[in-house]
Amino acid sequence: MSPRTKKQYADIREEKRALIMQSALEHFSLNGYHATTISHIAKHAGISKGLMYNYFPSKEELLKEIIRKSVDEMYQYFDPDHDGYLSGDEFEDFVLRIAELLKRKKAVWRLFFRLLMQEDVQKFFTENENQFRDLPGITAMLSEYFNRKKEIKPPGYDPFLDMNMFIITLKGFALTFVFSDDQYDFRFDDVVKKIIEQYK
Amino acid sequence: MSPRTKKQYADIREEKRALIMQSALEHFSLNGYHATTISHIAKHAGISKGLMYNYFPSKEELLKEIIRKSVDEMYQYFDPDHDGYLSGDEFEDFVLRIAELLKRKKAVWRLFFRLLMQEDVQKFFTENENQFRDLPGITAMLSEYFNRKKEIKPPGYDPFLDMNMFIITLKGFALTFVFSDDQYDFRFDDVVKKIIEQYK
Amino acid sequence: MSPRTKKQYADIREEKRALIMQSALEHFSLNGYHATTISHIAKHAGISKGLMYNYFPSKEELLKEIIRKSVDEMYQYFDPDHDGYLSGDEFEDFVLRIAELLKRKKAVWRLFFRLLMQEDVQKFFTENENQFRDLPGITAMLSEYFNRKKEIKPPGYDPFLDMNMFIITLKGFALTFVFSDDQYDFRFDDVVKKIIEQYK
Amino acid sequence: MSPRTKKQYADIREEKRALIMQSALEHFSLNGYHATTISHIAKHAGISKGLMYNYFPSKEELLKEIIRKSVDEMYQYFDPDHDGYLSGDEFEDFVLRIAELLKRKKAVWRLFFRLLMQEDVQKFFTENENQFRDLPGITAMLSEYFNRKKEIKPPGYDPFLDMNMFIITLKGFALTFVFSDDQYDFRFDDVVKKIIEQYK
DNA sequence: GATGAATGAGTATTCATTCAT
DNA sequence: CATGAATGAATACTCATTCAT
Repeated sequence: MSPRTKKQYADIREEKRALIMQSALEHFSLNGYHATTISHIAKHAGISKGLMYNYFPSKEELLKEIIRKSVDEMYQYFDPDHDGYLSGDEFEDFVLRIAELLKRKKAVWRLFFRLLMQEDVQKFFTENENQFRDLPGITAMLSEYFNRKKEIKPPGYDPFLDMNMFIITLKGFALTFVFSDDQYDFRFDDVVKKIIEQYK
Repeated sequence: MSPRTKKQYADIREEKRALIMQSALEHFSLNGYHATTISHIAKHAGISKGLMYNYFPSKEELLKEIIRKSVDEMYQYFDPDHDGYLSGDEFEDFVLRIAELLKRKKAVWRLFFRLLMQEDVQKFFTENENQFRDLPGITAMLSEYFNRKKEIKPPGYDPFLDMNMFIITLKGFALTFVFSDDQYDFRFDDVVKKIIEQYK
Repeated sequence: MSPRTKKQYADIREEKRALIMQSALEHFSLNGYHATTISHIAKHAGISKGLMYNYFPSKEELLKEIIRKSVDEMYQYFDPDHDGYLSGDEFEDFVLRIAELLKRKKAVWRLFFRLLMQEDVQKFFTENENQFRDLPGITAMLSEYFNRKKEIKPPGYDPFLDMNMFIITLKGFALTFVFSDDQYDFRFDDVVKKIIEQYK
Repeated sequence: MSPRTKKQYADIREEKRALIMQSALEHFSLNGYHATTISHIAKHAGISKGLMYNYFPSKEELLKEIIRKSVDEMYQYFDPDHDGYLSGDEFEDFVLRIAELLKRKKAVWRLFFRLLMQEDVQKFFTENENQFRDLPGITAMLSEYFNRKKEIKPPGYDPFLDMNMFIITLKGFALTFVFSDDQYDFRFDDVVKKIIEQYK
């Protein structure tokens, strides 16, 4: 009965924000951004439409928030110790971690692929580069890793080409898995093992 | 004074149909199905909204027609002699042909990638599986090719896994190239050569 | 091969006019004025939309023409010898003729009832009284008939009231029959006999 | 400051629903279902088009609701004590009640006649026969009444025919009165007396 | 903070009518 | 005379957003 403290209010707000974003993410992922209505999100989150606008200024901003948060989360996986260095064992771990992530957040990644492919979103990314931490760090890390392999590979080994092949394969793997039917036997783990074996 | 002949009318219809479909393809691919309005398509095609409906009964049917046509066109490239058989040399040719196609029609493929990733389009595909010829012919052809390789590979060779890896790599290659910046040096030909070398 | 004479052209025109009106009447009666499209009428009449407008300046005018023609035809039945006089035997004939007409042109009458009830149409009739010959002649004829009956009826007979009852009954009969289901056994002839018996 | 209570919201909804239905009834009846636009209804009701759809899912469903409500209301008058039985005195009362109703709500009945004659509405009735309680209760009541008269009538009396004549006459009476000019001396009460006298 | 009624700009679709051929 | 492609105004319906309470 006593009035809530500032902190309690802030916690409640944060909780509700997360609830709305969770609800929205599910709808966006399942039915797409356009086909999802604010009404659906609100009803699913158990709040009124009006309240939604108390937390997010617009549907578009809600989407951006979700992207921001998801991107941030993903970054945790790519280079968890933030030292920008990939040892041989860490490489295997790197691939396994991505595979794990794909599996656990398939719907989110699917949404991501879709969003990232839309021209508007691509423009948005180039225009707001600073808003979303980007991947040059990752590229540098990989580049360095493949260059180091030169020492243990036969002459004529082309590190840049090998890295490109690796990235291409990883992308193709992600794309294929993320849009694959759940029924279809993808032999996920075998493919992952093969990729590691090929590019370690 | 006299009315147009049947052929003249047919020609007009065919031409305009193609015009509308081209305009629609670009918009759908760029902005997605939902975000594209009939008005935009019509204006871009230089016709009235009403006329659109003289040629296509609905926005949805227009989309289906585009998919049908595009899928048909692609089929021409995958197995041009329609014998469903891929010899060793033909495999190399198969990859080269796809690479060549990607290069020559980069913009179209980019559009098509975008289109195929749209949730609405994917729903169409799952819901109307039978309406659009699926790719089993291609899959069967590749499957047979990789199975044949078993004879010349060491024991333990896994044809199905190898085929999956090939398809994944090809998809990743296409995706990466199609959305790559034109300035960026992709070393296209080296990658193609590498893929052939790896899966021949 | 010789050029058609003026008369031949006129005949062709007249024939085509009738064909269009027939086609339109069927559609209007079956599906209503609004739900009927010019395209349907034209296709059903085996001509092009454009040609329709060569014969009738608008859809509305086409409707009016149909009404005009139908009204004219009906008048032929009400007072065929145009002498404005109704003898006792002629009264029976009058009712029978109307009954016959209802039966033969049920759909047309139904259309009529519908049209006549719409406020716009009612306005149209009041505004264009002169365009459509109206019914005062009929009313006068009936009025005179019922007045004559006074001589053979007991004192206290109210000719005006009797006429009103007759008209009311006839209207109710027409209304009921015209909107009756074809399956429903209406005992049409018995009712007609009863009406004649009651008001002769 | 605080949001409206559930009851307040419910009251608003009920009131506005009634307002929209009233507005729609007038327009549908006057101009027909097709010719009436949602815009007209909304403007006449003093609300926005969008709000209409907050209360009724479609134009068609709005029409159905109106029919349902109107039919229900009429039922109150036909057999107010709901015992389904019509004694001789009650028959007179039955006719008088209908006459009274016609007089008091002439405009509403006119609207309703127009509405019921619309093809679309009739289609609804045939297609949704079960959705709208039909009048069998009334018909059965009358049927029973006229059958009972057989005992006090001369041999050869045809109760079914007599009932038909009664219904026809009543319909014709209602139709004529409802669309009659207010200036015209209809001798309403004399006609009612005559009908009672004739079918009692 | 919370509600949901209310708005209005937008969207697919229809169809009478025009017009070049 | 005849055709049907083309137009554009109208119409039902949707939905993000606002706002009184």
